[in-house]
Amino acid sequence: MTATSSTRDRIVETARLLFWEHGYEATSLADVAEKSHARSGSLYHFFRTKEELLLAVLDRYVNLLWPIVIEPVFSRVTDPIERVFGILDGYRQGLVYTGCAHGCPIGNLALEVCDDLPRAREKIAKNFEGWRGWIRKCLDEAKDRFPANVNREQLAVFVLTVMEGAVMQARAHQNLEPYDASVAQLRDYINRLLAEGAQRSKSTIQ
Amino acid sequence: MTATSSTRDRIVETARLLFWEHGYEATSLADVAEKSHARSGSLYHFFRTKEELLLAVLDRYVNLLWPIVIEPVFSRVTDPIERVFGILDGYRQGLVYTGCAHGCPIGNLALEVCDDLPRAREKIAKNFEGWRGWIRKCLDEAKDRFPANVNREQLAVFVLTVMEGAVMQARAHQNLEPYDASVAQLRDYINRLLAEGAQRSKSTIQ
Amino acid sequence: MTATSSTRDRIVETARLLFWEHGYEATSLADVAEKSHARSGSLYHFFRTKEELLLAVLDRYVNLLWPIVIEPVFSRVTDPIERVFGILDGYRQGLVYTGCAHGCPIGNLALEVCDDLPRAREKIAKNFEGWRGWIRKCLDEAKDRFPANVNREQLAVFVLTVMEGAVMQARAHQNLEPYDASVAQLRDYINRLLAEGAQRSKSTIQ
Amino acid sequence: MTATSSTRDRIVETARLLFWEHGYEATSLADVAEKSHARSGSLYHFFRTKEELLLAVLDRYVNLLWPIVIEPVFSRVTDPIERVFGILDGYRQGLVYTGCAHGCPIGNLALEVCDDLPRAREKIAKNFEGWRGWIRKCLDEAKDRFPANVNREQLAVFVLTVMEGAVMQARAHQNLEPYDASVAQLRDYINRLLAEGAQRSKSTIQ
DNA sequence: TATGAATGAGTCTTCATTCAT
DNA sequence: CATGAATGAAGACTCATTCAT
Repeated sequence: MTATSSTRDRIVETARLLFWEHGYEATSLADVAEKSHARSGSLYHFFRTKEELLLAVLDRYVNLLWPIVIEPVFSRVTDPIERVFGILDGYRQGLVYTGCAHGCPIGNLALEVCDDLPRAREKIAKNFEGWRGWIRKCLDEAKDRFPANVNREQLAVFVLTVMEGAVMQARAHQNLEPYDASVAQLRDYINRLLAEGAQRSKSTIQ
Repeated sequence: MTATSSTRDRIVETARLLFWEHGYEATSLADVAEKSHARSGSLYHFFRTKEELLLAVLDRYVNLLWPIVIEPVFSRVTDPIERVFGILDGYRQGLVYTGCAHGCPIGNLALEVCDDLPRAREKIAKNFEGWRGWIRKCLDEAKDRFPANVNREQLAVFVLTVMEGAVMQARAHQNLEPYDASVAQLRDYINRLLAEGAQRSKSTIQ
Repeated sequence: MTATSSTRDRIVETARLLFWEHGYEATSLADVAEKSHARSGSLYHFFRTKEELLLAVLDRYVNLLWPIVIEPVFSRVTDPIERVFGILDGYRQGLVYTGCAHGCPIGNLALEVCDDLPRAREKIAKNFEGWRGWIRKCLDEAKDRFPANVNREQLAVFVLTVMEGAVMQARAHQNLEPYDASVAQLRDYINRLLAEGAQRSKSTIQ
Repeated sequence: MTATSSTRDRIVETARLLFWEHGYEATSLADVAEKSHARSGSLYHFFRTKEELLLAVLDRYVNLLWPIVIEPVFSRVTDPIERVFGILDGYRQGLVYTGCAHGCPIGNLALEVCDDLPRAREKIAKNFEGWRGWIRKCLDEAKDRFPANVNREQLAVFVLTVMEGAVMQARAHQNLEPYDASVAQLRDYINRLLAEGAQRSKSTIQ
C-alpha cells in the first residue's frame, strides 16, 4: 500500500495539476507519466482509462476541499458571512497567484467534459455540492441576520454562481476587475439582505 | 466569390457547432472537413491553423450576438430591465433545448483555451464585452429607476457573471434548478435596487 | 515578354536561393511562390512541375558561371595558375560570407537529386563541365610551365574535386581550416608540377 | 532485450539505407517503418523525432567505419600508403556496385542537413574525423618516407577531400572517370612526396 | 507489481498539383 | 495570362491503450 499508493498519489496529483493547467483533452497520459516519474505502462495498473484517472482527480478535489479551501479560511475568520467572502477571497488569491491564468479547476472541467463523460459530470456535481454545502452552512449560521423569507439554499447556489462566473471573466480579460466587480455586487446584495434582516431583528426585539 | 465564401462560411459554421458541442481540443479538423463537406486540404486554403479557424469562429460569434441573441429579445420586450432578464431567459431556453448539455459557447471556450491561445483569449474578451455592452445599455436606459450610487458597469459585469456561473452549474447538475435559483437571486437583488430607486424618485419629486 | 519574363525570373531566382539554402526537397513551392511574390497557381504557368523549376535553376547557374564566378577573378588576376586559385578563393569567400553554411549550390544538388532526377543530373554535369572548362582553359594557358606528361584534363577535374570536397568538410566542421588545408595541399602539388616544369624548360632551353 | 534491441537495430539499419539511397528529406518515416517491419507508432518508441533517428544512423556510421570500411582494407593490405589507396578503392567499388548512384552516405548528409540540423552536423563532423584519423594513422606510419616538412594532418584532410569531391563528380557524370582521374592525381602527388622523401633518406643515410 | 515494447488509429499540417474562371 | 479555390495523398508525430514478461 505504501509504495504503491504513493506512486498512485503522485500520478493523481500530477494529473490534477496538468488537467488544471491545460484541460483534460490537452493533457496526454504521456505527460502525466513523465511528470509523475511513472513509466508509461504503469499508469494502467492504477487507472484503466484516462477517464478513470480523471475520476480519481475529481475525488481528490472532493477530499482537498476542506483542508485546502475551507479550513484555512475558517481558522482565520469566525463571522459566518465573512467566511463566505473569505472563500471568495481565497479564489481571488488563486487568480493573483496564477496571473488570472488557470482559474477554477472544477469549473474548467465542468465546461469541458460534462457532456461527454457522465461519470465525471456526477463527480463534478458532487464537488459543487461540497462547496455549496459549506457556504450553505455559513449562511445557516447567520440565519437570524437575514430576512425571514430568504432562501438560503438558493443564495448558496448564487454565491457559487458568482464565484465561477467571476473567475471566468477575470480569465478572459486577464484582469481581476471583473472578479472584484462581481464580488462587490454580491457584497452589496448581501449587505442589503442583512440590513433588512437587522431591521426585522430590531422590530422583533422591540 | 459567392461559392467560395460560402465554402468558407460553411467551414466556420461547422467548426462553430463542433467547438460548441465538443470543445476546441476534442474537435478534429477531419470532423470539421467532413461535416462541412470540404476536403481535408481545403480547410487550409482558408485557415492556416486550427487556431485561426477558432479565431474565425469567435469573430462569427461577435457578429451573431445582435441578430441571434439580442435582437429577438429586444423585438419582443421593451422594458430595459425585462430585456436583461429576457437575455437570461434566452440562455435558459438554450439549456432547455440542449438538455443542459452544451451551455454557453463563449464560456466554454473561455475556460478551455484562455491560457494557451492568447489571440483567442482576446476575441473571447471581446465577445464578453459585446454582451456586457448590451446589458449595460439596458441598465443605462433604466438609469433613473436605480439608486444614484449604483455602479451600472459593475452591475452589467455582474449580470454576465451570474449568467455564466449559472449555466455552468446547470450543466454540472444537468438540471435547470441552479440556473433558475441564480436568476431568481439576481432578480431579487435588482428588485431591491429598483425599490430603493423608486423611493429616491419619490423623495426627489417631493 | 517583359512583365512575364520578369515574373519568371523572380521565381527562378527565388527558387535558386531557397534550393541553395535548404535543398531541393526541403524547399516547398509554396515558399517559392510566397518569397517571389507570385501567386500559387501562377507558378504553374511557367513550370509544369517542381522538377522543371529545378531545371530552370540549373540553367541559370550555367548562365551565371561566367559573370558571377569567373569574370570577377579573370578581371583581377592575369596569371593563369593564379586564376585557378582565384576561383578557389572566390568559393572561400562564399564560405566566409555564409559562415560556412550553404556551400556550393551545384554540389549540394548533385548529391541530393542525382539519383532521382535524371534530367537534373545532366544539367548538374553540364555545370561541372562549365567549371572544369574554365579551369582547363587556365591550365592550358600555362601548358608550357607544366611537365610535358601532365594530364591537364585530369588536373582540371582534380581542382574541381578538391574544391567540392573541401567545401563539404568546411561545412561539416563549420570551420575554414579543412578548406584552407586542402587548397594548401593542392597548391603544393601544383608548385611541384611547376617546379618540375621549370626544370624541363631550363633543360629544353639549354 | 535481444528482441527489443533488434527491432531498434532494424529500424536504424533501414533508415540508414533509405537515407543513403534517397536522402534525409526524401525518406519518409512511413517508408522506414514499413521496410523495417515495424508499425508506424513503434518508431517513436525508440526515436522521438526523425532527427533523432538520423542521429542514431550517424552514430551507426561511426561504429561501422572500422569493421566495414577500414578493417577489410587493413587485413588485405599492409603498406600504409597502399592502405590509404585501398580505402579510396573501397569507395570506388561502392560506386561500381551502385552504378555511381548513391555515393558517400556521410557526404550526402553533410551537404543536405548541415545547415539545418546542428546536432547532426556534429556527428557528421565526427564521422569525418574518424575517417581522417585512420588516414592520418597510415600517413604517420609512413612518416619517414615523406619529406620532413610534410603536414600529415593537412594531407589526411586532403585525402578525404579528394575522395568526397571525386565521388560527387562521379555521381554527377554517372561515370567513374572523374573518380579515377582524381585518385590518379592524388597518387601522382603522393608519389612526388615520396620520391622527395626517398632522396632525403638517401642523403641522410649518406 | 511493474515495465517498456508495441500498436494503429488519429492528430494537425503541408505537399505538389489541378481546374474553373 | 493569371488567379485562387480546391484537392487528396502524404508528411511527421501523438494518442490512449494493450500485452508479454
